[in-house]
Amino acid sequence: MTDATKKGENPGEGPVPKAVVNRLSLYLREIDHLVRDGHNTTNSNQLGKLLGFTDAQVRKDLAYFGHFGYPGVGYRCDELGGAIRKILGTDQQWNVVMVGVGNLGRALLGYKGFQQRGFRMLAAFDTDLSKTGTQVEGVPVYPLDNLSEFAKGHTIRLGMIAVPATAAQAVADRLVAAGVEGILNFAPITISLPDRVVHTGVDLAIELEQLSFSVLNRRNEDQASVDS
Amino acid sequence: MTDATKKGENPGEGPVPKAVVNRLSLYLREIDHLVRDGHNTTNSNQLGKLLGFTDAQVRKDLAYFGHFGYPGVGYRCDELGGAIRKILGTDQQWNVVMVGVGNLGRALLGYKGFQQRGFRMLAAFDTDLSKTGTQVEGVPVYPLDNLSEFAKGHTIRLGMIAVPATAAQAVADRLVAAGVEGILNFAPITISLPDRVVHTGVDLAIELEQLSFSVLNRRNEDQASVDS
DNA sequence: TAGATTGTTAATCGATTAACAATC
DNA sequence: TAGATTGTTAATCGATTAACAATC
Repeated sequence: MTDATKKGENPGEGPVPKAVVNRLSLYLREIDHLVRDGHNTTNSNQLGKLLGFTDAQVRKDLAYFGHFGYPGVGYRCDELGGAIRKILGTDQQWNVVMVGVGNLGRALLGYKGFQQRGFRMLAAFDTDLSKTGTQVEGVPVYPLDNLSEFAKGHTIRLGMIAVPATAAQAVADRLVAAGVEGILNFAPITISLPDRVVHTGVDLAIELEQLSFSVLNRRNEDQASVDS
Repeated sequence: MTDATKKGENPGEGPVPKAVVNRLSLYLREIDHLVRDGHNTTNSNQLGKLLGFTDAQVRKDLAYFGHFGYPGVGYRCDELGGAIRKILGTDQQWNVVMVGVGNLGRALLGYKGFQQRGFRMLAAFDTDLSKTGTQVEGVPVYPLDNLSEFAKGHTIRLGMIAVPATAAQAVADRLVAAGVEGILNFAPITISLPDRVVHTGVDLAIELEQLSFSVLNRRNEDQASVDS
């Protein structure tokens, strides 16, 4: 670890824009690919090209968090990758619980990408008692009523919701009561939570909807494609 | 249909910002809930409150597409809902094909939300021939090599990718060759495609990663939560 | 009519890009 | 050293908000 990583936390003063943090994840993803392809260094121009951003934007984004590069050289992949992981918090393991073991819940429990990025699916919960007591993809499924008790015995900071829209708000409330600090909600409904708990909604149908709009209006908007 | 719906298409001249279109989907989702709860009308203040936006933003967003409201009254839910559906293109049915019938692919094939919003999962494709010839969630699974031929006999404008990252680019190329116009990519990799084809990436691990950052930096950023 | 809420303009705020001195 | 690329400043661009006349 060079002294680059210990320098300024957020030179730009105020809060970091959400869009910047999102791009950080994309940079990390590309860096991991570059490392796998045997690259030792990269630079703002290369990263930008890979993702469709300007080189200036890449440098500006990174500058929010410190000085990671070497003028005349670029960035060392392992170093920058490590720094970004630290910023995002994925240098540590996060325990995650899932509520809802239907179609989507099952799939998410088995999704390998979570483990690889530092997330550990610790347990799943469901109200359907025919599903509880079993394991799904190696993850134990418990009755939803056991959530609070389970939370006492484990450090679970993140939760995912994959229940029908009608049940989502109640489930969210229970997760909060259990001490979860962040929620990823796959139910197609806006949930409201205390300010101290962060949450993001992923509505798969909306993703398709946005795509259908883009297809219909493609000739107009030069830049219709965006990766998340 | 009143004359509101036939008025100006995009008074704001240039292309509609992506963020606006995304919020349009959220407005529609809330309107559908309001309708289900028996509301006949709504207004920019109510919609804004439900989603955490200002009333001005709601009106501005809608004004990109026409005059849908009634001064002193607000918006009629059925009318505005219909108008948004028309704008997004979900007043028509879209056929969708899925490539990849692993964990995630299976779950997406069974996801009820797609049907409800006007998307029809027509067929799935996989290279694993032990999976082909069967049906998953009522959707037939064919060998990937049959994709082009299948496309000739059907109108498929949208495709979803749920294969490992290493296979995603090749699959995307095949979808394009088959005439697909929009792609929703769940593989954690940036795919590159001709400009005429629109695509969006959904990286589930990145969603969690963003959440972990927000949890760690919660005290700073007042508004960490965003729904999509 | 009085009250409410729109659509729209102008003002503000924030994010992206271009340019370049500093640095390796 | 000469060449390359950073970090950062200033300029540009775009998006959000506030305010209000127009309208039902």
